Amino acid sequence: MPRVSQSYLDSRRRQIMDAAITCFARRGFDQATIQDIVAETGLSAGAIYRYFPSKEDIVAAIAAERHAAEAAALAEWRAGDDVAEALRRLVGVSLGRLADPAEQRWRRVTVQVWGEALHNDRVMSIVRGGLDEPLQILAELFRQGQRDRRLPQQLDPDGAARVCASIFQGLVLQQAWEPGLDVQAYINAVLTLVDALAPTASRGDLRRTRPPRQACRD
Amino acid sequence: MPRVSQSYLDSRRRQIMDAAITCFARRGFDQATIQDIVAETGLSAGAIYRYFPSKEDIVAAIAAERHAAEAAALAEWRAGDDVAEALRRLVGVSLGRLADPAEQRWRRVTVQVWGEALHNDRVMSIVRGGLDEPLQILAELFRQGQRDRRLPQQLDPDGAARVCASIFQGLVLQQAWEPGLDVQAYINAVLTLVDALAPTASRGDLRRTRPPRQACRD
Amino acid sequence: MPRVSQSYLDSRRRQIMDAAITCFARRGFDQATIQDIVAETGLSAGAIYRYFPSKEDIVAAIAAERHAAEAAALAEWRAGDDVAEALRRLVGVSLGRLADPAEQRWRRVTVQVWGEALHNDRVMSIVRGGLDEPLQILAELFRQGQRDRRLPQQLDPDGAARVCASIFQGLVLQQAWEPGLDVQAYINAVLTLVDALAPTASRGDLRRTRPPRQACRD
Amino acid sequence: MPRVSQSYLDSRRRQIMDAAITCFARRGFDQATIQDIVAETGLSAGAIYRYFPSKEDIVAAIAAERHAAEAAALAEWRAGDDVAEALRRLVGVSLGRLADPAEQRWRRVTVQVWGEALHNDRVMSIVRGGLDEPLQILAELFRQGQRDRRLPQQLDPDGAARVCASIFQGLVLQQAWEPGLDVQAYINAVLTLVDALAPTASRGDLRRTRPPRQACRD
DNA sequence: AATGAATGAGCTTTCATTCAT
DNA sequence: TATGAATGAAAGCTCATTCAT
Repeated sequence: MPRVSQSYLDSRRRQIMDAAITCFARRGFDQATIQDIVAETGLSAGAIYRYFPSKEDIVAAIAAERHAAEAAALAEWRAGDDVAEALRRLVGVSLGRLADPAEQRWRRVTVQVWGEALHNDRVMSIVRGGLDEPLQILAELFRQGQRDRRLPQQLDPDGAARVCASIFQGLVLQQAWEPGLDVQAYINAVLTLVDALAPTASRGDLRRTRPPRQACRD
Repeated sequence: MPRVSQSYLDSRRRQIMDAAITCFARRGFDQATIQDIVAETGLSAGAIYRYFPSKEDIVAAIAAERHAAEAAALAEWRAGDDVAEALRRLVGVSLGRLADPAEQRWRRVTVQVWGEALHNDRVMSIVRGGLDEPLQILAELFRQGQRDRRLPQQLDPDGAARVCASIFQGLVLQQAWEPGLDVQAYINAVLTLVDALAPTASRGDLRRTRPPRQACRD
Repeated sequence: MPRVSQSYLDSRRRQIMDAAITCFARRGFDQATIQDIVAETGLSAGAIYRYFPSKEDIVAAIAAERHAAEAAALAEWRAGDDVAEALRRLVGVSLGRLADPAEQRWRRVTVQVWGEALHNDRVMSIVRGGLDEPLQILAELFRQGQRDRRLPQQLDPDGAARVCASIFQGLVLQQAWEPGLDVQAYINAVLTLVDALAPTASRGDLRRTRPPRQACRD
Repeated sequence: MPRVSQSYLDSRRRQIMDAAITCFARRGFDQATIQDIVAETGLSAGAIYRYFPSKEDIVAAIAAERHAAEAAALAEWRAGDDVAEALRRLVGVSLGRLADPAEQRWRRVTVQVWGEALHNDRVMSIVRGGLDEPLQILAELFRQGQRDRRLPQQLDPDGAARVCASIFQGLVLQQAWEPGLDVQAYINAVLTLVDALAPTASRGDLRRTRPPRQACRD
């Protein structure tokens, strides 16, 4: 029988996580201290420990939240019939969102999470969980594209899925380092790649004619 | 033990850096302690500090060394006349090297360096120095390819350069997480992308033969 | 244990300073360790650092407190009209206080402070602040005595002020070395000097009776 | 059978002590490091330890040397028949020497020695040895002056001796803090005090007539 | 439920001293 | 003899965590 409402508890937890994200973005997980978070929240050290059993749990909660957000973004995106169109929508969903300057704090924390995962099993399983599912979805998309003769038969679907992940991860990293980076130029380059890989009639009219790529020339 | 040779001094420094890389790969910069490095080297704490003024300097030296190694790999690679050929060689030089399982320690440290750069100006300038030059070289390569009509005119050269960087960074990251990752599949996917972007008659020969994932249905 | 009163905080700070004075008196500033103070207080190392940002700050706080105590003693003393009387009262105020055996700890610390001032600007400014003001007051007293024709005209007021400071400092030093030193003999000698310098009819009454060291041979 | 001459050994020892004095004057005994002395001498750490068994021995040697120098200065001074004249010569010998700006390094080290003596028995016995002998000589001088009726009978000879020591010590201290201090003003003040205590016919002609101090007026 | 003073293990770094060369 | 690289105990200080209030 709680003495305070659940929403009160939730908002405290949210407040702590927000402050922690700010602190972790600023100084990294290890260099940010509980006192930093205390200062950022305006709460007391004791209060923090009422909501999280340890600093590591805050880190894990943040990593998990990030994972959930990405999963939600992906869930929103539906593969659809046309591969090229699906990839273009994916670019919009995943990369377009990164263009938001307000996400800079998140990008910095994400890069920290990557490193943390390497020596923190809990974070690693969160990170891997957040990567493996998209990889499978993407690989399946590429396989479907090949079945539909919309993609080169020699394209390795699993490798290509990982390349897609890299294109996302690299942008996160480069933007974390350089917040002013030209995201649109990056997105355009990716779209050109998609076009090259899966040409469509309704696009590419400005391009010189090229032999259809999907015929097996070997 | 005084008046030792320069090579003796160099080998001690190397010994410390090697031990530090091992420790940092294992636990991250902040969680690895000087005592860990002491245990790993077999030297004393005092000896470490004869070669490096602080733990942070060891981190910086490692980041700088990594940067130098990548700059050397890039210097080895020459853009050459043909864009497609140049890109394929670049894939071999930059990604092929990552396939070496012995590099796993390095990959893990590299990911740590990325995070460290975010709150360590010294490391950041090393990292940025190691990124900006390749980006310019790649962008120029793409511009040249466009002048040669070997690449789509609408390809954004700067964005494309960053995508290349991402393809490298993402593989480093994913391999750090999953050492057994199929690098060849990744490389093949990238080569297929290169083919799609800059088609050649003589393409595909750099792709190693692998068991056909699907029969050629054409 | 939170939300404690200000007096609680003050008493903790006092406790730490007292312990530190004991430790510093025993082993000097540099050889006394934080662990010594921890042992002396019964607090933990962390608790010390809640009240003082560094060991040096404890030293500075102690030097400042000493300075404040002496300034208070001086403020209590008022120069008054008659030079000889004023000097005699000064002797009582400044030297008499030193006779207290409980002050031994303070004398030892004071000597440490003198040395510390030589390579610690913060301590030096405290020490200089505690010396310059008394020197000016004393010099003015001597000048007034000369205007009143109660002191030799050729007496250098500034030099004499410094001699007075020396008479104080030397007693602190010699007592620090030799706690059983005969302070009364010292004071008597100083009073005789004062008499010689500024003769009065009613002098000598402040001198405590002691067994005659030699019969009055006149 | 030494491999090198004694004078070579002596000069090395001298060189180390000079460097140590410089370092100790600069940073104090505890904060000056053996490495500081190594840098100041140009010798190696090992070489230092060939001439002194420990850092503490260097401190002790310096304290002892200082003591010997003061003893020599005192030995040079002979009490003589006339008290007033003897005291005036003493002022010249002991205080006049301090006026030398080159002695600043020594003054700073002396103040450090005072503090060191408080927790270093070896240094304490050197310091006490250097103080007790002069105190006895001075006390005897004052007693002689009283027998000669040249000094007030009520002057406490032991106390007065300590006051003389203070006048010396205080000047050392104040000059250590303030190298530009007006030593001559200080000396003049002391000489005026001596005159007041032991008036002479050949001096004081500018002074107003005062009742002879040596009569027992009580 | 909230506070924040207290804890104390453990961190990085220093430095007097040693001894193989 | 002289060197200076190596040692390692111990220093000052930090900070995640606890718990009396």
